[in-house]
Amino acid sequence: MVAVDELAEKWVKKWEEAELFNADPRPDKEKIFVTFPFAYMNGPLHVGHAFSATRVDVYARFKRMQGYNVLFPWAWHWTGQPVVSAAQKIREGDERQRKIFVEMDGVPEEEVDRFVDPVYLASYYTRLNRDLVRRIGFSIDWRREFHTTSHEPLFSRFVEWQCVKLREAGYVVQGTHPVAWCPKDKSPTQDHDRLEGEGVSPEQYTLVKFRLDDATLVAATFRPETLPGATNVWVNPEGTYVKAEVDGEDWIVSREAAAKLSEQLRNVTVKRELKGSELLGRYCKAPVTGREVPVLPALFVGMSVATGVVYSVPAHAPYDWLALRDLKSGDARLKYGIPAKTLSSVEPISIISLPGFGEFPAVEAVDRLKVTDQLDRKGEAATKEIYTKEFHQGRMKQNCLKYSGMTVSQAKEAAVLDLKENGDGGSFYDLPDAVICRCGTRCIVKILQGQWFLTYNDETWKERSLAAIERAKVMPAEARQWFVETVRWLREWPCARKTGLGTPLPWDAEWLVETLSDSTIYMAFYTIVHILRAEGVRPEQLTVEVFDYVFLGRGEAGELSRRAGVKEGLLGRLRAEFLYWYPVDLRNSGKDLVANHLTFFVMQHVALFPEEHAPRGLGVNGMIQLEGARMSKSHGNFVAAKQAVDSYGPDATRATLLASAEGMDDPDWRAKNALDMKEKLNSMLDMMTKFLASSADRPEASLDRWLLSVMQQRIRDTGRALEELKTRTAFQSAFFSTWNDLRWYVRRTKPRRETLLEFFRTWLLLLAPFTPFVAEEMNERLGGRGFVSAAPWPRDGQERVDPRAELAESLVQGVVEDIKRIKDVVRDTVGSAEIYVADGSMSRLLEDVHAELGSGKRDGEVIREVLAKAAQKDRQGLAGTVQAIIKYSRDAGQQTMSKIVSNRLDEASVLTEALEFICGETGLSSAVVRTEGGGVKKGRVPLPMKPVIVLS
RNA sequence: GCGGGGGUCGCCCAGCUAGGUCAAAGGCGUAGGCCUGAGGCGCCUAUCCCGUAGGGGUUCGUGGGUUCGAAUCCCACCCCCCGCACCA
Repeated sequence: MVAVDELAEKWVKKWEEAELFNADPRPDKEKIFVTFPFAYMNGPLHVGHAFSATRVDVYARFKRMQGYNVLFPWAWHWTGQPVVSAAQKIREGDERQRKIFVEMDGVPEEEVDRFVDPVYLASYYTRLNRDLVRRIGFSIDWRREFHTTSHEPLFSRFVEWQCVKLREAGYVVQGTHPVAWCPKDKSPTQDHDRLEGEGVSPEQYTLVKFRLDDATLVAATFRPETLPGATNVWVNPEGTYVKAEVDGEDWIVSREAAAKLSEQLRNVTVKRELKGSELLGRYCKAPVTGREVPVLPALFVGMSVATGVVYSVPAHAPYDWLALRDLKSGDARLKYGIPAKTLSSVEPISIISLPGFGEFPAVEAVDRLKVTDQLDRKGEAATKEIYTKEFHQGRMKQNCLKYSGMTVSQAKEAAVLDLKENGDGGSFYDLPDAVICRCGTRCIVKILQGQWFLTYNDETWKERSLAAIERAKVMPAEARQWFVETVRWLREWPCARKTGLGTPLPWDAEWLVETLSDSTIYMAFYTIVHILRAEGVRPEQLTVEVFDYVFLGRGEAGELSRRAGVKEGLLGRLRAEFLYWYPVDLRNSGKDLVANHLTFFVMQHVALFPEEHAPRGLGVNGMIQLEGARMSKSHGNFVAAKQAVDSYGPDATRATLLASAEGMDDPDWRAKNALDMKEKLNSMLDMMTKFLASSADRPEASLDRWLLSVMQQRIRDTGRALEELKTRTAFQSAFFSTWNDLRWYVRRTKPRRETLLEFFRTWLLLLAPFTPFVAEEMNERLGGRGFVSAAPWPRDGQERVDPRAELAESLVQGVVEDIKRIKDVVRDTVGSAEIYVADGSMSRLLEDVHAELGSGKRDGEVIREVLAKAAQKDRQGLAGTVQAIIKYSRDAGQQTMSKIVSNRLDEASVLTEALEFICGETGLSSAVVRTEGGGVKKGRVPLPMKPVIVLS
């Protein structure tokens, strides 16, 4: 007996020998083109990849069985920094990185040694993962496989074309951009490269120049609109400041700030250092108001935050108020030699009116939150509260010069512009929290120059993209709004970087196209890559014009053929192949890619291709959990797809994942579930053999019709769910529900061979998209020819639906349940049952009631109407019965009632045939079915499908 | 803060965009039984509370409302998860 997990190699080989999944254009067949976003090759594919991709494969297999010509290609992503960084770390002897490769990924030591070469690293994982993708049974056309970057020159040419086209369309611009930057590594520090400060990104401050006679104190603020309320400037008396020439002016800022400024496109020459205390008591001139304000000491001023210089607005900034209060009440004034007169002149100036607050919102917030002093952390909360409220609801008072009457947000905007225009301000970026690079260095903000951007913020582009999303099918539907919001929210995207692997920008080769930009329209490349290879097309032949012809139908083939040295017929073939497969019918991935990759995918198609080539289907699923916890390699919580397939086999791996979740819910991979699934699948083949062996050849009975009848419902449910990519619902219907049907069948009757055969033949077809190996094996054992993977999807045969057989089974089930419940309640031992079924008059009554209810009448009316039809002499006592029928009808529901009414069941004979079964199920020793006299006992009336049962 | 998605019977989760057929599917767990040399698998039964007749009571985040009738519709509130970028 072949164990289920040993089937894999057998069938993969057969599929490959038959070239079952190689898809070529077929004019006689409709096509379906499905894709899974290529995975990044710095490690093994994990069960999360397996989940998302299995959904694609299930859909592909389903559609193939439905008769579509299905293309499911595969490729590998090499573009970007991580592979290069990892190789770098191995070169440097980084133990942590080596450990991940050896312990988590199971890479042999001698292979890891070779990982010093990033290309080797990427190809190693490509090899490893290709093997997994084959073994898990994805129905891939491998002729079209490729990887990215300049190490795949054909693909690189394609990306160049893409870039040129985007630039021609005006979607590429060059500009500057602030990033978190490690001064030691001299590179941007991404989230995953950080020891500390995940999610922290540069924030923009406004610089405000307070002029001393010999220099300028440069304060930084988020609230330039509060300048009219500035009363003084704070410095940290213990802090180290510098006097530095910045773009030709003498500035005084913290020592750290001077270093930061030099990375933000400013010319900085430090002249000398000074202590904060040296500045105390001096007066400087505030911009906007021209007011002379003193420099005072404050300990809350952080030297590593912004410029280390803060201007004070005690009326509206809690920390300023706290520092001022501390200074006035403590002995700091004397310590730093601040003249009493200087301090006494500093009082809060109210400049913003805020509903619900008085003159000085900062003071009120401090009092209410009971903030003790400027070093109390509660000051943060007060600041946040006042900042937010004033921003949204505040209005500038009449003492605010030209800003008077503006809302706070208007004033803020105006103030920034004014400061810049007058030379009194500027902008400055800083990180709101500490960011520490993996190398241990504290990061700063650097403004990168010459960065290339894609203008995803372009309004026209956005509108067209929204229209494309509108037209696309999004599964699940809840994800649609997310796409819409993402398009609305997108800004410019830096589409190139200077390190890592990739394709150089065709017009500026020191930049490499980054990963989220070379992954957006490559599905078009799938349509032609195998032909390019087979025909020996050289990269240099793939000019922009050639791609223009193939993908956009531009140019004239004959002329182009001469110029590019590509055969004219070949050009036509490439064009035809592209036109056949495009657009993409389904692209599915985890929800983490909605706000970037998947939306970029849509937008770039919109930008580069005609409308009819925009994606048709977008699938999104949840993020894999492992035993209920988030997957994380660094925490050692990781399951490679290969591990899963090795342990449980491909079918169980697929099935476990599919059964785990759908929609945007997160699937949870649990080893226990996988083991259960493996054993269930194993026993399935045994079960089939066993049942068939014990089956009989006999005429078809009601139960046989029942089994095949409910099977039609399973077929319908599975198909419907798959159309919506509801893979969990579909699998549940195809596997668990069907299994339960079979259980009932074999329990109720000795299986009939013909029925079983038909059932199993259909069942394996239903299972084929989910667990293809078991399905193929079942088919083979049943003597089926060819491949289940290429067999037609079962149609739900209406002629197989037998409502009477279904009603008969629910009658039997109902009677068994009722007897059990009664037995539970009466503690006396009972041994026999009398079952009274409804007579013909009751059916007619039910019919009448059903008709009346169907027309939407109230209970009372129904009773009147039905009674009116009855003969005068029968009306007596009928009201109660009708009422019972009404209640019963309402409980059963319209649909069920229609079925009951239109399929009159001979209940007596159904139950008589089932008596032995009923006794066996309920533990009764005998039972009889009666057609008369049931109404007498306890006022109960036998209703259709609801006989009266008397136990004794 | 902004945006997206959710809160269901021990757990996971279906149903909720077409209100009654919902005490509420399915899987898991738990308990008992069959099978087995013993396991595992498989199979059967039970699993909100109460009930000496198939019934009743109370449930679907919280509080209101609409309706003959609401897990499903409306309003308010509370709580949880995920994104917020230059990176795969």
